[in-house]
Amino acid sequence: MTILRNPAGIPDATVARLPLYLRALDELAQQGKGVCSSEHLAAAAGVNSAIVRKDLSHLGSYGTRGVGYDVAFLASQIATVVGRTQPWEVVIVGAGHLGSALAAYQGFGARGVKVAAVVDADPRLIGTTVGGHVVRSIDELADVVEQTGVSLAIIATPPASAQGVADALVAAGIRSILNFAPTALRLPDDVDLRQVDVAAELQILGYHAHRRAAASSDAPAGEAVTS
Amino acid sequence: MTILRNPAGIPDATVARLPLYLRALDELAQQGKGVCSSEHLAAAAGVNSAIVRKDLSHLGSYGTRGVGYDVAFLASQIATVVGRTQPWEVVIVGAGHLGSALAAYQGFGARGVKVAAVVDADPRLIGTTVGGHVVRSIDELADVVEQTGVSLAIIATPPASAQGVADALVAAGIRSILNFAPTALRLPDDVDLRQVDVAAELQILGYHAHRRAAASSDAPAGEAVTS
DNA sequence: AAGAGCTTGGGAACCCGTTCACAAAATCGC
DNA sequence: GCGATTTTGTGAACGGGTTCCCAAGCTCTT
Repeated sequence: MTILRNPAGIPDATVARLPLYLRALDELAQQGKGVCSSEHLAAAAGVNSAIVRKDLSHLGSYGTRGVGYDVAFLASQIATVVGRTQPWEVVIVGAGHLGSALAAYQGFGARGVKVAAVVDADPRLIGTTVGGHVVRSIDELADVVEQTGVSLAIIATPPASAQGVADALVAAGIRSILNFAPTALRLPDDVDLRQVDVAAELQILGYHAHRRAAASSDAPAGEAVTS
Repeated sequence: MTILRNPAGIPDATVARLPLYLRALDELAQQGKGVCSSEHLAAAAGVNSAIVRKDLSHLGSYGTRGVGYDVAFLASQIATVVGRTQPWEVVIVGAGHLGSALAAYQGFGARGVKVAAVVDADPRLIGTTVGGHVVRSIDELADVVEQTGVSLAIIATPPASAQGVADALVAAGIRSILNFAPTALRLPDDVDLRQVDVAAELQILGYHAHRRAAASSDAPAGEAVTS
């Protein structure tokens, strides 16, 4: 009984939450829960229940009114939709602090991600082992991609090298890139790029902290002009 | 000449892009550019120019028609708005692979972030040095916060410990948390939380890769039913 | 078997953010 | 000076996402 209705047309915002549901469902399954309500799943995923129901309705009608969702079945359905039926192989470019940390990260396995290779440009790092992977030269990128069949790449290099790395990845056939380097990459339209910028995240938090502080000390007015 | 009009009411989406503009402006300044158009800034930040103008208009009128924006002045204005006039001090909780990588990250300084302390629960890690910081016990968290005056925290622990750490941070007075642990944290409403989930990012990329693959091999139709 | 109590699915309203398009304002060339 | 050119700032249209709300449908109790 596997029904996939309209596998296209899932809104981006929903797609971005599917991994959260998947993680939450795994958690609930481990707790021995066989079924769960949208309310329950929402709490576990950290969103509200209306959005859970709306999101899941985009995949099809997998719930039972008055009861909830079958945890194992729903998990397998979402896994099918996101293509997590077999692990996604990923190549990490950059074996510095961050690249090493990612290569050694134990949490990937359970989430359907498998680090297939680590490459770097620094001759001093090539041949060393990080997280159980021997670092290979970035010049072998095309070979590595072909041999391992990876389809996802993580860029964990200094910003100055990121564009060059991205170009090499695209040339090697990679179409999906997760970029940790704080740089705007220029890529062909058919390449899917996601960006993680830790310093930017902290600045966003800083803005709100700043506003909180200003609001509590100053008068909570709206206009401040200094000339 | 410092004009801050309506420092409140900046849309969240705009706030999230201000750090990108700041980084882009720093880059342009280093290239010796004194002024830049919205088009130029947009390219450097990786967004489109209409949104740059709209965003900047929320801060006030800092551009000159027919000319563009003064790079240094605009940078200082944005820095003031996000509260980056002095570095944000941050405490990193968790001295594992990821925590160490963040502690050693060289890119924070230029972005107005300063790692003030690193703490961990593991006795074997306490006293060791990561990224120039001696790891202190998580039990000293309240002291550390008081002594250093940090206002931002990064959680880089296993998911199982994250909620406990978050509670301790809140108890110590922290109101802004960046969480790398893949868990939904339950926090008071006045605490600002941002989440980074690398595995989830990869799964999102995986979904699109999956769809691409299906679209190019299968007939590019919309309905697939298996019973 | 029928009523009470849950919980899903989804229509509809609402809100926020992006894009479009253009008037206003500045510079440049002549 | 003055027209041509550039570029900002912003109103208006558009689109997508979230929230509200409730009928439909399931289970459980009596």
